[in-house]
Amino acid sequence: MNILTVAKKAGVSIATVSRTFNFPEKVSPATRELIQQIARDLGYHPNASARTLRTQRSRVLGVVLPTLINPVFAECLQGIAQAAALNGYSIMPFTSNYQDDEEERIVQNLQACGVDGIILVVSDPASSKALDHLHSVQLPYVLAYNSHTEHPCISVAGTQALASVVQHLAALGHQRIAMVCGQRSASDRAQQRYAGFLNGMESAGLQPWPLIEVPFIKAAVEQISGALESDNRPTALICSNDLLAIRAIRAAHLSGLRVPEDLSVTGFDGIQIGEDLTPTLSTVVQPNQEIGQRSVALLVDAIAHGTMPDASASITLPHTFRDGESCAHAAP
Amino acid sequence: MNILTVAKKAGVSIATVSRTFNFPEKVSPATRELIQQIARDLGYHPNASARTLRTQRSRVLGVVLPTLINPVFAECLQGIAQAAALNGYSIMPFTSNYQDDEEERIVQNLQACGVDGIILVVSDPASSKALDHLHSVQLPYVLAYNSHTEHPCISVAGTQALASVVQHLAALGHQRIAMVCGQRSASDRAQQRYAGFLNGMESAGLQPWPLIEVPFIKAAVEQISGALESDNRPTALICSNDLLAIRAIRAAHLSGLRVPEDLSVTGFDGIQIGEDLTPTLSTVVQPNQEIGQRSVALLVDAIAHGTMPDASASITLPHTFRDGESCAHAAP
DNA sequence: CTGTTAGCGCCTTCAT
DNA sequence: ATGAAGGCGCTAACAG
Repeated sequence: MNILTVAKKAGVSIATVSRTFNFPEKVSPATRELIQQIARDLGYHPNASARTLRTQRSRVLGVVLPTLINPVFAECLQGIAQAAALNGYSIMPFTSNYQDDEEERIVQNLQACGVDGIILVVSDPASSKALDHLHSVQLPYVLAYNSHTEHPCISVAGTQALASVVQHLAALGHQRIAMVCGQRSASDRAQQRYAGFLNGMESAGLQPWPLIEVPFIKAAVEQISGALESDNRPTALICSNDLLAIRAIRAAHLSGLRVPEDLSVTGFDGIQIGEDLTPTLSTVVQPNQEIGQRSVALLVDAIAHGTMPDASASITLPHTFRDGESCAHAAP
Repeated sequence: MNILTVAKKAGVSIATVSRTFNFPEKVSPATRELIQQIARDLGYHPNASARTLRTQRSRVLGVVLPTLINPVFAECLQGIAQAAALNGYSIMPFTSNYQDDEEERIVQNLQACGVDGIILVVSDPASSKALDHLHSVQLPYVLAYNSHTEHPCISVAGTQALASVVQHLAALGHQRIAMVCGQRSASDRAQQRYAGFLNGMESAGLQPWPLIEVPFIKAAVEQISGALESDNRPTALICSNDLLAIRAIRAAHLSGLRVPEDLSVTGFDGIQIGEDLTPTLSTVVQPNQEIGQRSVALLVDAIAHGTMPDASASITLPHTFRDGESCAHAAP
């Protein structure tokens, strides 16, 4: 089932068939409709590979995410998928499991697949080999969630967001506030949020608690419990993401503390499920689907112009603080 | 950067370069290594579209899932992605938002993209236009989560699983047990699970409560609360999926009931986050990533043989019941 | 408005 | 073990 079959059946040349699919207005209405009818009858669709080979454009976007197990990225991918479809693009997603050598491997693979551009979340833009590679081959890309002055990024202001969380907790009377994060050193997001924590604590005139770092997510509950069992424990835990916040709530429970009566907990990401938990999660809400959609928009626009998206086109989307049941006034 | 450039630089014909990539053993070790070295230096990779055009095989698998917001499908996609990569395939995922006309549209689009096969989750295999289309064009496919005797499926025994949940609750002394589900009529999974509920109740000699059907997920909490506020309320709620169970727990909370002391709640799916909630979710655990992996395996195998996966190759994977904190003995 | 034609980059049979 | 050549299906000049 190819263009020639359709052309013969319609008694026209293959060029005319091609035109009806690519520039319908350049074909007389009569023949156009005839060809469309025949194509429909035969179930003909232009062959994507042949098109790509000829035009050098695949209309496919590569996507590199750390994982799909964390709903924040699944939600983002949903946004990417929708926006891509709306723009006539398909997507090819891969997960890097937060490993930068995987990020690079996937990017190379994606390039070999002939994608027109890539949307990625990297561990750290400043040291990413994947981004170096993209530059060296001049393949358009947009970073999601990361933020870096030299790269086009769609993100939220993590530092400010976290400072405002500290302020919120301080206003509730909390003084002993600790931050919980994954591998801070491995992620620019965690770094920025931690900086915001320090800023916020300083502004509030509070002494920052030692950072509770949880390198292995499996042991998160245990480690957080440990930190809660000292006699002079924090009264509030600011977690660098929602998944950690959920585990912090569990850790509190296992340590015999009630949330929020004995301990306030906040997250970061705004995953949808957080609204349905008991207690509902207090968290910094990022527009996850929109981050995906905007990334697509920026990338598609650049591709249409035959250029690389520029760092100056980066967008910082607004975040909000969702004031859930997991935080409350400090006990007197 | 094409095969000719490499061939010239190596002083061989393009055929030899092609062979080194496709049948390395058919090239003398010396020239093979020379060519590989040159290819590496030049950053050459065979052009995927040209390959596809020539061989008529894209090494891409289409994926159709209802949504990525429900972690059960995100986890499955993660499994699909891994297994596909391991087999040298890429994937192209789309979401149908549980709408069967979308399922069909996506499948047609996927076919036009030239995918070698499709993994899909449909609302109801018995009435799916998408499956009809796949048959009519003889495009290999595997159903995930669905189960139907005439289609190749990777799933778990939902009916049995649910019957055993009833048995478990009955053994805990529950007598007033109700089931909560989404749009039962729209999904074969919900139908099967409901059948299991009825079977289980009958075996236990209990009167099944009227089904609590929640057509719009947004209103789930409200509707479930309503069902809990009658004076002769159920003491246990069996939810047809984990997301509903989470909302049921919230509904209980809002109705002033404690889980599990006043109300037991169970889910279905085994999403990973359920283990970290407080209370931990009692649920039927499906091997979500494995469902994805097995789907890929079955599909890739059929593609390799140039055939359609056969319905007789369907696999029913084992499920387990995770006995979490959300259910307990019935109050005396 | 329509037709003819030259590749896009690669794989693969057939020779050598 | 290697080379020559045809063609996969399509788009985009160019010509009419």
